[in-house]
Amino acid sequence: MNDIKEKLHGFSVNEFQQDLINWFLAEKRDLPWRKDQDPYKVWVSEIMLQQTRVDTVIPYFNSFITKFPTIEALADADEEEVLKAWEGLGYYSRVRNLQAAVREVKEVYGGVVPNNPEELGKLKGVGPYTKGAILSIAYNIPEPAVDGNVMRVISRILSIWEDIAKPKARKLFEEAIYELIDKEDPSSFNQGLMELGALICTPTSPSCLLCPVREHCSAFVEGVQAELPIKSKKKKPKPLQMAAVVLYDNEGNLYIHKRPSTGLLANLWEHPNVEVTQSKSKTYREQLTEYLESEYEAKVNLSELIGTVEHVFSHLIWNISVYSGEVKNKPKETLKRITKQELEQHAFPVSHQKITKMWGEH
DNA sequence: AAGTCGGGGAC
DNA sequence: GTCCCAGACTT
Repeated sequence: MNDIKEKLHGFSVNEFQQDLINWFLAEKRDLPWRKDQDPYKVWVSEIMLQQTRVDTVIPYFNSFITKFPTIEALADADEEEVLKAWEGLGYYSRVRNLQAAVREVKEVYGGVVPNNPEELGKLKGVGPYTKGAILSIAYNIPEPAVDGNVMRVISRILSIWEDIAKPKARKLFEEAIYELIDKEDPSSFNQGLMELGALICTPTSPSCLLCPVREHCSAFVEGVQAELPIKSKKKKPKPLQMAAVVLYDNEGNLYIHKRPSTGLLANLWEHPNVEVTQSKSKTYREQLTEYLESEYEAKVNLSELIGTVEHVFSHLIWNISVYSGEVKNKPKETLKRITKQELEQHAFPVSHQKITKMWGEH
């Protein structure tokens, strides 16, 4: 039985708001995106924080804002430079969508981030959570910002046993937040819920004895805080066998490839590589040689195996056999010739940074 | 509703 | 090894 208003009978909304907000104002972490309420900086931080921990984001946020301090600066930047600033953060479509949205704000909204749900929610990469976060934190508008923290905290506070992994669960929690949110300080309320989830109401072994709202917490009263939230497991990533080569010529140049503009690691650079299959008559090394010839018209003598790289994604695992090789001719233009120094101007996925490092050390 | 899309830290 | 993180988009 998950009728929110039913659960709120006897629940002191005002006291809950004050206990949460007072705790947040006293204990909140000093984070770089909390220095002001600039909607652009709030926006950038919220995109970076999607599925990414605070400690990981901090250095990226600081350097990103230094490089692109304003909407104008980000709108006018080259995508290559923007991707480089995101290198290693993952989910790279986040920053490509962010730049597209920032360009729209510059052109359509005169450089002012919209302060209403309708226009804000239409921007690329701004979903239900980010929309609510920007409205509440930058503009102090009482809209829910339901992320993983909020679903965990509220599931315990109100004893909600819905599976939070299901898409429809978020709407239930938004409904709850509309009832609970402080209209005077929605910014501190929303951030307080997330801060509580990050510092106190953690996934495993929550620190209930330190919790500022434990007397409002249904799960604590019932002693089931460790059972909540309910979250179904996702399936395991699928392994994929790859072969890659660090390709060079006799003048010290390297040859790299730009990935397609859609899909996995879109628009990032990589060492030439191909998926290979086992138990055929051909070795990985032979399959890679034939691929380089057919795809890039590159005549290459590959080295023996330098080593292997394993890289785990959310939904797949790359097992990469790494080779090096000297090109004997001029390959197709789809391979870009660069010097070793120019490597650092290109954004590579971490898996291919591992390959570069392995080659440098072998 | 389920799959795609990164990477790293905590346990 | 496992889980999960200040989620959004596509199909």
